[in-house]
Amino acid sequence: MRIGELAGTAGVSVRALRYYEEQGLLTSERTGSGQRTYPPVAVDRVQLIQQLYAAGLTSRTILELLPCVDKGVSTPESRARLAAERERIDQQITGLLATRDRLDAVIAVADDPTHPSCTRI
Amino acid sequence: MRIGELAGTAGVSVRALRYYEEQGLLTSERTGSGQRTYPPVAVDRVQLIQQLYAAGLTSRTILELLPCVDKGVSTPESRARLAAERERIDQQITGLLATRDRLDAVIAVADDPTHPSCTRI
DNA sequence: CTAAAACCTGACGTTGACGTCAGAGGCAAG
DNA sequence: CTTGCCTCTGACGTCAACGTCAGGTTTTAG
Repeated sequence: MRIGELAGTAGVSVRALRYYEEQGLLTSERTGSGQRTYPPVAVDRVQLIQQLYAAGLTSRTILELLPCVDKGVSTPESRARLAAERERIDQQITGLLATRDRLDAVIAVADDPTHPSCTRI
Repeated sequence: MRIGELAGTAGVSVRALRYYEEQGLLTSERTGSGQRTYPPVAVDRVQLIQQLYAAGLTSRTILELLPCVDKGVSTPESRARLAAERERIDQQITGLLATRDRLDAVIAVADDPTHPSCTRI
């Protein structure tokens, strides 16, 4: 498949795909005229990249960890990095749970004008 | 307290505090010479702001929602915004849980050389 | 064959939450 | 008094993940 189809299927922009390649996260074959060609499995790869971005990892970190994900290849450094990122995500989840609870409390008050805590201050 | 002490106590930079004030998220009294002064409760306010930033809210959104948190004041718009942000955070948590599980699987392979899917060097 | 649509490289623009620097004034200690 | 840290305003710098535009080539539909 070509870049436009991959972009549409994976739900990202064409620009993003070229950026991923520039960062070394995604590879492509080229046709004789220079156009990029991808195998169907590239869709999964792109979605993995998106998932890692969404978790707050940077391009460089993803680049470091992709060999582990791809082939189970690991060095002491990459294992440490994996553990560190896992820990970071865990703390992020914990923080978000707390924030969600806090928002829930605010919503409860906002939706119920008769709520007792409306008389604070 | 002055800005340096607040920054130290709340764990943020002096620059950040001035930025929060610039965005309307934080208020301060001024001494005759123009220096900012904060009440002790400002520490909590700053930490709340940090928590909302960490949850991915923008300054503008936080500005919109602070009246709800502060005084339970709410409009139909702010209630919708609260619900939308809560939903966004919820989806973010869901995504992070999936990512964490995925990382855990990768870590399990990386940490166990005898794992079948592991063909390391 | 031709025109639209998709693709290419290269390069500058965007956004948000600050960092950092410059230049000037304020404040407690010795 | 003056030394040294804190604070002020204003303004430019940063960084990451793209967006967007220019100018040109390639592929596809009719």
